[in-house]
Amino acid sequence: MIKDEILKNLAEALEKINVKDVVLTLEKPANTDFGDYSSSLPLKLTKQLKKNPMTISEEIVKNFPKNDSIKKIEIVKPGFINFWIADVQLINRLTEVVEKNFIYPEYYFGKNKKLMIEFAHPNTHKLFHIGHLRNISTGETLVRILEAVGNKVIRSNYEGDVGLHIAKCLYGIKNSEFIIQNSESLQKKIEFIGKMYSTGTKAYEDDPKAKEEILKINKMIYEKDPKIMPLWTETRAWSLEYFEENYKRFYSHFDRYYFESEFYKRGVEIVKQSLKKGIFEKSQGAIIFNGKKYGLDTRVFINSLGFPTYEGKELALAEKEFSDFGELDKIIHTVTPEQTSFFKVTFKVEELIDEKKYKNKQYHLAYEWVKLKAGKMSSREGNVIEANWLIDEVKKKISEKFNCDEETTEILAVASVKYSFLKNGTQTIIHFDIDESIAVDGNSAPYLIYTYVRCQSVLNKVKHNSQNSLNSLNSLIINTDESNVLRLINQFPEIVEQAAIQLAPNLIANYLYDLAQKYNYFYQKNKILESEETTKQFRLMLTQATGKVIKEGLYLLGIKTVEKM
RNA sequence: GCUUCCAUAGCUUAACGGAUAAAGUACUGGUCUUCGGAACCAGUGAUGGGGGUCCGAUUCCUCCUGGGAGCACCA
Repeated sequence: MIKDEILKNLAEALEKINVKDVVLTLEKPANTDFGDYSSSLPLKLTKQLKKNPMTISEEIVKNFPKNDSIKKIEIVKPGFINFWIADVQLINRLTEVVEKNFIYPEYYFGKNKKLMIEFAHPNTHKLFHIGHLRNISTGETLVRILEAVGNKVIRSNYEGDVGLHIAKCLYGIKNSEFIIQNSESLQKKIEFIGKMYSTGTKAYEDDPKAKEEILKINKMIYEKDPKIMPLWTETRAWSLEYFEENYKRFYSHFDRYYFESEFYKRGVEIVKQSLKKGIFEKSQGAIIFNGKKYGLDTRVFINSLGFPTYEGKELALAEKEFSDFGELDKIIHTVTPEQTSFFKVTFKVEELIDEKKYKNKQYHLAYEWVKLKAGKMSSREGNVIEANWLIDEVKKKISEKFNCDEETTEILAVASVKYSFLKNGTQTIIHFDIDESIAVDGNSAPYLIYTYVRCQSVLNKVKHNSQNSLNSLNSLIINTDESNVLRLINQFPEIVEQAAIQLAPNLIANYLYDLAQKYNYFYQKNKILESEETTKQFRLMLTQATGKVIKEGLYLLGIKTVEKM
């Protein structure tokens, strides 16, 4: 890459003026007036060299090796050195984008080039809400981005299928007069268990007898009591089928599902073994990890009834995850931030159990909540927004405003919702408002897809028989509008690399929006088809490349494009 | 009480310690003999407060104010 070339040349120049042991940096200026790349190195060297930064800049530039890839080097104000890439280089890159598949820089977490991303994790017997949708959108795009930079990525999903919430739901069903027929639609069944969860929860809070009964059911589920198993199995299956429909609707899938119910026994075993090693201690009938000496919270791993808590089960999960797919560089857990304490503690415990196996291999990606502007989303208060409901609302909005077929509307609706989550940083709390939050214009997926469709439309108007020779392009004079698009296209692989390093899909989203904006501006001001032959060929290439980058970028975000809308 | 995250335009959000803090939306005004107007252009408008480090701070440190989350038997 040209960036690496410049860095290498910079190092050579520094060597010539006898500067050693500096960290080379190259920035990408936000303002295009400052070139394609920029270095603030002279400013950083003032102390060390005891010279003023402008002098240092001049010395560096004087000793900078000749390089055909660079058009211009400029020294600015306090001590910046700005570099402009040669047009020939940019056009070569453009040709590559048009003719070849995308190639990205490689980025790994370790020698195995293999990692697992754990995401989605809904709980059975509960709704799949917009928080899950943000989670799945985030997880899916991270999988695709990390694959793009060269990793083998395993998609896993840890689903909660035991616990008090399920006991509440089953209690509700057992005490309900209404019995749902197996022939009913899945939708009806999901609504039914939703309602039953609600009544179970109320009973748990209001009626001490009910509470006792629910706790009993909870125990029965853990112990796989045959008296509760048929009901548990059946309702669990409904949930899982419903989740599967959701995954499909949002273009996601998993290599491996893990269920909380699998890790009950092994969790207890691991904790008991580790207790002997002195990792845990007994306290008030429970087995706990005393985090104080590590500056961490104290958390319970096995409760006083002898059941493993979520923490206890996590140890068994980790053991399984790290053994199912050979050696992994990293497991990324896509989970909300209130679990931070939980993960800090379980990661520490795992490290104490087997340092070689677990140390530095676990990462908690704390993606934030989707909060309702009107208040907090809580299933107890019944103001949970179901993911499917939201998509359907956006579909309505789109079909009211525009005229397109069902399939296109579906794709645009899913795209709008996913994009509206992904354009924000993962650590930003999204304040959600049904009317305002899902944009279908402005910085939105439909805007990007519209730009893509527009590109295709232009391209369809010409016959792609002859790729005009590149030689004629060498004499081309590139105007500012074209140049803005061209430079952005050139940056795409680096953006993807950064998104991978920072686990930040929003970098790609914002880049695509920038590209689409620049292209649309160019499009507005410049004729493509009715221009002189060489210019026309060049502009067609820009159009083709823009379309291709948008489509690829959206793919990396887990968003589909359409050809017509 | 302790820990931790956050605070940017009316609202929702961007910005690797860098140059004039960037968008969307809303509002005001404009572009059209459309290569797809779901477009384009212009204007109004912001770093919560006090210290500090640095050539340079929205970014790092510290204090204050105001929010969110977590801190033993839920998941």
